[in-house]
Amino acid sequence: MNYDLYSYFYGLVRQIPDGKVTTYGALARALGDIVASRACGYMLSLSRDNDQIPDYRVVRSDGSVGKYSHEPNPDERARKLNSEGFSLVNGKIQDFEKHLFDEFKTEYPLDAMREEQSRLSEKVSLDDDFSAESVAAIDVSYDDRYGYGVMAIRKDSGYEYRTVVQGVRFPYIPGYLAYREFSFIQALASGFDGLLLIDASGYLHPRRIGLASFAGEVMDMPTIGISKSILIGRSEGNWIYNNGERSGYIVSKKEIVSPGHRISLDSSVKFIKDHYGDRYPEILKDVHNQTVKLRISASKPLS
DNA sequence: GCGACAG
DNA sequence: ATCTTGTCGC
Repeated sequence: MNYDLYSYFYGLVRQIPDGKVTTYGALARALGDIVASRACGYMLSLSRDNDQIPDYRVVRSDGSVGKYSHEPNPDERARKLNSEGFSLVNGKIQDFEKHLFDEFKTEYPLDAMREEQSRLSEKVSLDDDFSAESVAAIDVSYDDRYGYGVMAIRKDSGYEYRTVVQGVRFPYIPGYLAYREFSFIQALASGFDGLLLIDASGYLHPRRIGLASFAGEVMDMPTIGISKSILIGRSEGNWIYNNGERSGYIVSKKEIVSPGHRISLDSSVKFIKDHYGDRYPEILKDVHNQTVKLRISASKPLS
């Protein structure tokens, strides 16, 4: 549940032999899902100063070298590729398919995570089993290395806060947010007795187990997912359908509701509308502001 | 060529 | 999420 995908990914990059190149997409497939290609670019951008990792041997699927905003010498990768025998024309490697390495030794870790999601999704319940007496919300903000999580618990006068700071070893990958963020939710909300609002999808997910449902199921806690955009599905009016199933509701352009666990879609929408109308829930806005404050005040040095 | 793509 | 990483499909 705290899988170090960064280390696994750098291990894959180290497998690329001298004189070969690979693509972000090939690395993503070796992790188990092409959807991770952009996360591969992100993880590689964080490893620029590590001589053990031949980052220059990774190029885009069209042969272009790509760019990293924090790269000290933008042409360094092209130079290293030239010295390993590749020629570049207009910033693209020529005939790189002939020297493409994609035979990674890998256990496809994302495959196992999808399997776990599918297994857990069977146990997610959309039957109402919640009380709205106590309500809390959680959000996490990030820098490159750490996540800063805050839980706001609604009290008679304002909010009570809990905070946690953790190192992050799993990037954002669409469909796999739970593997990045659940440990924060668990650290903050374990033992909480009430309804938890989470800034993410719930049932509205490729495997019907977005972070809100994942967390609710694992902690046996009623949850609602509230996201700012639609991960999957198509809208018909305010409803969102996924796999022919009504799975989410559009409160506004930047507020999408889907049930997490121990609550139905209709009850999720009713709870949100009864308590917050069509405005983005104040408690989520507040907890988000708190995570930004925490990050700026507690921001850890890179060491 | 341009938009998708939870955070 | 932050200010930045790629691929696929229309």
